[in-house]
Amino acid sequence: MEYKETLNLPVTDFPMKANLVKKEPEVLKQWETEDLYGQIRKDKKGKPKYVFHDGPPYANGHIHMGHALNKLLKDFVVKIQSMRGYDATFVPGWDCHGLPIEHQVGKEMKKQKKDFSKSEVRKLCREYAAKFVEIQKEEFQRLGVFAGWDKPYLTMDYSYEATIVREFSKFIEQGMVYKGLKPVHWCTQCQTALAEAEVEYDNHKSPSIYVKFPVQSGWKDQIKGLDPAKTHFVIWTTTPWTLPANLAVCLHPDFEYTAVSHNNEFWIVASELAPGLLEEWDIKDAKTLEKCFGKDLEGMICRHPFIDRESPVILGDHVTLEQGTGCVHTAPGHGQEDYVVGQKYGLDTYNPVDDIGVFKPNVEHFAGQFVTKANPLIIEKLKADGFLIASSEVEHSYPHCWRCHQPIIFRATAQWFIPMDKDGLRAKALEEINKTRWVPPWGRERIYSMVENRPDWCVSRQRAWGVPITVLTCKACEKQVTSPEVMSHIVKLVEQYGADFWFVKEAEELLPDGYKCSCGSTEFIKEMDILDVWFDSGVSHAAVLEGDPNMQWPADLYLEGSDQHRGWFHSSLLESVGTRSAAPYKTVLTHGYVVDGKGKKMSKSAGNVIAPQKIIDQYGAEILRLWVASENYREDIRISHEILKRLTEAYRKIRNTFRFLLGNLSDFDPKTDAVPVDELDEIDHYILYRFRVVSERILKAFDDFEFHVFYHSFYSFCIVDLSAFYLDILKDRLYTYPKTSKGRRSGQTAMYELLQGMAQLMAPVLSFTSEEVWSYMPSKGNETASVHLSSFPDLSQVSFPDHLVDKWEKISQLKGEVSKALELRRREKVIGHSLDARVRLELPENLKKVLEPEQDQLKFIFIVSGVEVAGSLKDETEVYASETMEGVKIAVHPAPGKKCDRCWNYFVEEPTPEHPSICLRCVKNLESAKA
RNA sequence: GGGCCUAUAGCUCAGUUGGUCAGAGCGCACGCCUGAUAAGCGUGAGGUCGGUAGUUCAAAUCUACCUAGGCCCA
Repeated sequence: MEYKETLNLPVTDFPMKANLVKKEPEVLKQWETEDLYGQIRKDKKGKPKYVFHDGPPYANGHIHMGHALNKLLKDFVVKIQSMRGYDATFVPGWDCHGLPIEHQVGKEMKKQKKDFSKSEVRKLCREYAAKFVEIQKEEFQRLGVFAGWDKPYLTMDYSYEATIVREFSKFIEQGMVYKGLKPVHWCTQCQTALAEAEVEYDNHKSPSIYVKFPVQSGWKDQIKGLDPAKTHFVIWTTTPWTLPANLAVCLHPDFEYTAVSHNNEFWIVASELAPGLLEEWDIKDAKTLEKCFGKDLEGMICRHPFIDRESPVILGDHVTLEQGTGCVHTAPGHGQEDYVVGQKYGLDTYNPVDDIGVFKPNVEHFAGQFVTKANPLIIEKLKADGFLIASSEVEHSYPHCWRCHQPIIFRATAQWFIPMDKDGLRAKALEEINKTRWVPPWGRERIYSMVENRPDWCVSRQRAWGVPITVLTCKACEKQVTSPEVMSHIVKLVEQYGADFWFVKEAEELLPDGYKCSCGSTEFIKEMDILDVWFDSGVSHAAVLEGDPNMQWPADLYLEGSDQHRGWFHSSLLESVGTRSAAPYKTVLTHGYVVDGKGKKMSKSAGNVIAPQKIIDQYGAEILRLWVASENYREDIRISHEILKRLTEAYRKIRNTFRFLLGNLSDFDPKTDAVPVDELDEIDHYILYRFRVVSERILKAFDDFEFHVFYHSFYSFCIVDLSAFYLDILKDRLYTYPKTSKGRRSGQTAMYELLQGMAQLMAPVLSFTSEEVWSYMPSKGNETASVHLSSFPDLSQVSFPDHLVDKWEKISQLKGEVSKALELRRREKVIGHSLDARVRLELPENLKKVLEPEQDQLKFIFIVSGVEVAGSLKDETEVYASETMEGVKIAVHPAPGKKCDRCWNYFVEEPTPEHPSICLRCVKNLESAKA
């Protein structure tokens, strides 16, 4: 027992238990006190820039797993580029305007039962957003993300709002903004447009009518034997009041249509629906005639049943057979799908209904009637004129206003648009998509088809919380003010007072002194709509990249979830192409969504939501970071209790590896004790070579944004190369050799290189632990104060000749075979510890040639008490023949002699009288340690 | 309903242009050690590569369809 005292066992204060939950806040505090991020920024000044541009999360609610995933990936990228030697700034941002915040604030106001002015609403929204910016900021910081948290960009900053106005002005000046009509949800009670989120669906009773549209012209005998004069298309609707706005009848191109003959008339409906309809109409004597496809009927012209107007037959894929007749009454001014198909056919977005839901004066028959009041009148008229087939009532889910709970209508209103095909915006955007690197590559396909097919960009919203559409129109001549002087005047005002002033000032006060319209008028009308928030965030490249000396336009990288192909990637592209004729990014990286352990999306109702806060409180942010690194984020990524448990175990293994390295370096001074590389023991040299290979793989993975490759390579290096191989073998030398012996120092030199290099390699991911390790690391005197101020290890000078690589790979493989042979004998209780054994090997010629000279070393590598490379094992009774290494045979015997009390190897030599229980090697080591 | 994407052992991942018995680490089981000790080492058992049908001498790898799931639309 006393010999244990003569060993050099590991000593370290580096705790085995991380206690991350407690430790992390301390580290964060330290980083903050030292302004580590600021130091990194200063340190990299003048280095080539790597421009990452942060997409702004919405300043509403606490962060969820998706936020955490996103910001951590960004943090990895920025830290990696920084340690790669680039000047990589991280300016975080928040998206602050928009409906969800206004909606939340609206709920609060509703409780107070008081009317708020637009300015008051805007003020409350600003406060609300500011509050959540602070909350989310803290939550992001807690994750260990390094960024300029004290100077983020907020889309509601006055300067940012000014950028929005400035950028929008560029569109106005180029004539790239036009006013058009588009159907929106409209509450006639509140006289306001509603967003989808403000619409609540509730049951509602509506009329249900079938109406005939007589064929007027274009009949070409598509269905044989019909008399065009007596042929009708039959439509179904639950909103008779939209009939005055009917401009077309829409069929599905691929459905079959048929004519049913009844009372000497022919009614065209979808074949599949015909029997059911006849039953519903209680018509028994009808005959079903021939069929044709919807596409055969395109271009026919019907006559409107009560207005002198043509109603062409058009085609659309939105037509279904679930309800109705397969012939869809189409009023582009009253429905989204109708609008879209109407655009395709060049139909008007005709809306005959005014703000309070009353038909405009020029509407035949029904002028002045409120829409729902007009329903029975319309039905009556249809009946009287013989165009009504059937009428009943139906109860169905119908949209209602979230404020007044009245049923709402769909109605085309004036909106502002950016045209996709004017000045080749779409074409240029598509071109830029092709010039951008999309990771993964399918991102290109996705955004390309979206941009290719999207309608004009509707940029106006009838809301309060946002940046105004700064359009002024002359009261006299109705000309839009597009003068650059006016525009820059307004931009200056926004910079100074924020966008709010637009809403409180009169139109004339918004113009430079003495401004007159070209017609001479001095009276103007200001637009009260605000801009789509996608425009807000779409100009972030202009607000953040330009003018900041730390940044550069365009960005090297945008990194967001896959939903942003429709969102930020998209709006940023259009904005940038519209104003700068180029994409604002060179590379766009997308990640998937966080789903639960079974691959299902997280939702409150499913009860499978895991909050980042909970993981941090239970495991620590480091585990969350490791999770992000471990998963292949290009697909949806899973999180579950089991996954976290596995990661915690992996973390512990990594941590313990460091603890072991630190423990065995407690007496090592790299300044004086390091052994030159070419004098290292061969295995020490070999492990550094292995580390070089692994670190090169990791750096490559970092460059390719493949963090899970880092995780797997790093982790298995710890387990396979270090723990199970190198460190296990090294123990004998570390523990039993004299402290200052060259053999021990050689091992320590390798360990020191591993310790430092590994801490650096993992710093972007395991930012907390690497820092902790760094603070325990023996000092060379020239280390940076923080691991995050250092660079990745440069192992280029570690060269190891191919034949030695080959030799060590064979040794390593052979060690595995010896283990198997040992295990067999262990099961037979012949041996316990591997040192109880002596091993005899029969090797094929090629192996024998390489390994025979190493015979004396092999016992230390296999951790047995003796190895004999024998010519043949024919004399052995029990031989293990390798299955994976041809010709390799292994025999295991109990080691002869006695077990050394100090190094536990068996020895046969005669011991010395002073130390009768230990081997001569230990005696020698003891003596030279004394000297 | 449409566009894009995903589906390899309990978990996380590898599997180049189709061609040796589908791999790794973890976990699990069993064992060893007690000088990394709420640690360390070893051995082993786990997969008809989501399903079906094709193409091919040959498919986890190509095609079609289906199922489950995700994002975005409608």
